[in-house]
Amino acid sequence: MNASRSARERVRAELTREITEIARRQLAVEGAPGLSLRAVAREMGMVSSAIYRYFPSRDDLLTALIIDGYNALGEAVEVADAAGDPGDFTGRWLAVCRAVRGWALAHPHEYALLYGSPVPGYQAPQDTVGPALRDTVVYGKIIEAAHKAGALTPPDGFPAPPPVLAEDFGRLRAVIMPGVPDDVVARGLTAWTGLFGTVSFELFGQFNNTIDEREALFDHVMITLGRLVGLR
Amino acid sequence: MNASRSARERVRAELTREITEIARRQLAVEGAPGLSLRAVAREMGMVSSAIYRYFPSRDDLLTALIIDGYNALGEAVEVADAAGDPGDFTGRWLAVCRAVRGWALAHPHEYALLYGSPVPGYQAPQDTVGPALRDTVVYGKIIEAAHKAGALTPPDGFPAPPPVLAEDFGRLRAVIMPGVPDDVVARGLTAWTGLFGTVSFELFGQFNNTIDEREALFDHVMITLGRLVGLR
DNA sequence: ACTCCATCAAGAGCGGTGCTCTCTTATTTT
DNA sequence: AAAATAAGAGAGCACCGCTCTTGATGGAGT
Repeated sequence: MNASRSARERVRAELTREITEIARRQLAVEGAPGLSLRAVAREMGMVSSAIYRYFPSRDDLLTALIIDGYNALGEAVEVADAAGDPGDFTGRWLAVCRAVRGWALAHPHEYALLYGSPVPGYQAPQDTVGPALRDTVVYGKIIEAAHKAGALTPPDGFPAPPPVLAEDFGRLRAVIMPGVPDDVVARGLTAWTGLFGTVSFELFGQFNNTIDEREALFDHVMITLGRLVGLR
Repeated sequence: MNASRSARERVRAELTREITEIARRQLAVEGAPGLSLRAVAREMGMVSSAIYRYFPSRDDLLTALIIDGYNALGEAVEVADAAGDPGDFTGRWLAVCRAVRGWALAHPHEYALLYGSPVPGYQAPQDTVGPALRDTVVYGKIIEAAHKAGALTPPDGFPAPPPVLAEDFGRLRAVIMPGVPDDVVARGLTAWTGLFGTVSFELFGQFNNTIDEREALFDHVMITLGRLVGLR
């Protein structure tokens, strides 16, 4: 009965997988606003109402794609980080940055879904939280390892974060980079937001008519931000 | 004939203004995806097809809102910059940052329209370029003035930008901050993208479940980025 | 003063969307 | 074998952007 039960469930799982796959392909081509349940159904040879047996609403399908996206980006970052010398923290930081940018350029609509404007009515369910942190965890490990190795030599003359942030930083530290002092957490956060700010600027068109040498600029900005954290 | 011609044109201009105003209000409530020509027409007591006499397509209406948005943000930044002591460059930088964040928090959907995911099929027409740079011009003037006043003391130990960026920086310098060396342009760009990266992270939900003290974090990151440029 | 014509509102309509409801068929459970 | 559950099909609702045609209206040139 376990086998028979899983027989039907296997079909269901397979169809669910197929729906998300088609949806992901449509997302890549048309972007999130152009993703249509009816088009997915058409491509599957189903009638549109049948899709609702698998995803109660378009938002639920989007959620699946968002989770997939976070995992894909996270994996790309993990792979890039694992490829280099574990002791070369600056190299690892740069590799992570380039992995984020590379993945974003290769999957612009998915990146926009993850880090662009939120869909107005949409509330991200709890299942997205874990995958959403996957890349950040990699980053945190690098900073943590560099700090523990005494490899961080942050520049002088920068102010310490205000005490009111201690609680937020404590929570962040616990999840991402245990044992790292507030000062480093603050600089790390600055660099991390700078990374995504730069990628978003490029991808969302803010560099149009302005910056041509985008890879060179990106690398330079990332090196600068890494230096700010103490990587050299 | 000039008067009579403008009589009709005045009605047209007034209706156009009214359409954009209603559209802007709907945008503020529903967000860009929820902006509907038919809803605007309904609210105006017109039939939907009549709107097309004024805006050939939904994208053209969006363009008008985008231009309005850039101008509104630009003006907010200009006002904030003009309010303080012109010689207090650090204060002006902080004021500009806070103006951007404040405007974004007050007009989240408009900010998302300007700095969030681009609408897939949409190509920004040339008329948006000028307004889009309005805030950046204010920022450039601050950096330029600070540099000319010898008030920039950037921290040591940061790498110089690669020569390949000289052309991009030259173009940027000409428009935004004449007379400022490449090194400062590079750091300035880093800070500028960091500003919007931080605002976008907050507004687009990346700080959810993570950062509570958002204003304090924002100020600290902006001070850090300003320090990177040489403001202290 | 009177045509003439450009402008504009209105209406119908096309093909698309998300989503719901009902009906029938197929499969699993009892 | 019967009952219960799940899934697909189809029709339909209310919306969307956009197009086309039709009729009214008001300014322009004679």
